[in-house]
Amino acid sequence: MALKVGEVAKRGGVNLQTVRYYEREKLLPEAPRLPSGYRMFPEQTVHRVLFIKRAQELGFSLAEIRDLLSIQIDPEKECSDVKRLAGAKIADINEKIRTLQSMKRVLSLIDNAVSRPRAFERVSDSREH
Amino acid sequence: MALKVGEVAKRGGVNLQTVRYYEREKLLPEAPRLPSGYRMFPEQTVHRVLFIKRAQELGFSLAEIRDLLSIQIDPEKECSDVKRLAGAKIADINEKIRTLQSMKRVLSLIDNAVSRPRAFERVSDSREH
DNA sequence: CTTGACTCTATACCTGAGTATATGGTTTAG
DNA sequence: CTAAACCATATACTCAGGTATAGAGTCAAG
Repeated sequence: MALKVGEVAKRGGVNLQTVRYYEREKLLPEAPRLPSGYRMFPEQTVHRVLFIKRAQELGFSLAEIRDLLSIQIDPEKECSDVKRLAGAKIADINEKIRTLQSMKRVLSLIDNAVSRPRAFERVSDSREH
Repeated sequence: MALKVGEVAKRGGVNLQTVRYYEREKLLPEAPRLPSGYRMFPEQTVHRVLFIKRAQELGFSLAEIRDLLSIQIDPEKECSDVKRLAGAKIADINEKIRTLQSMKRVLSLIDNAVSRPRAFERVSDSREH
């Protein structure tokens, strides 16, 4: 059950051009073509697009997302590479989670006790040496 | 102990132009000036800059960051507004944390058990309806 | 009292991540 | 068989978020 580009775009909630752009940028594997030249995407491409969009909302650049995806995709990659990459990304993610949690703590304070001065400074400070 | 723009930039780890840009974009309060026209920033501006940078890494746009900061800053704002805004941002943040946690679960699986197919699709799916 | 390191504004430029448009071929429902 | 709805490429444009540069003024150490 392969999908044409428009269907992928619709289900992925992105522009048609964006799907082609992602393919060009190697975020999606090159789709096989019909004799006419039409791309026929495997259905899981939709999930891939959704994944890209979520990762972007979390502040990953397309280059970083390509990395994340390569952990899954690349059959050439040595296991040790995969482990290293996965480990690095897990560390990134933990860092992001930690920062989000401290932002949340600050916002909750504000939410409960409007308005504690200088609270934000503590968030930005939390990792300084 | 006020700081000149270059010092803020250095301590905040950003370009000099960026500090001025943030001021123009209302992410930093307008700095008072010396008679010469030199900006003199209060020291906490550095923390503000660090906060902006961290929030960006978490996928907040400058416009969203302005919102986050306004929770702290704006003395005109009604308490109920503050609560609403803080509540909304907490919800955003929870969502981001949830997504990061599911990405992390997937990466940990890979890290321990290289390489489970279709894992990423589950991440992108996790919030669909 | 000068010189090197700073600051100012204005303007132009850059990169990442798309979006839009023009021109033309393909598919499909009636 | 034909018109509407797709798809293809190529090229140009947009917008956010900076960066760089030019031309001129200021400050501070020797």
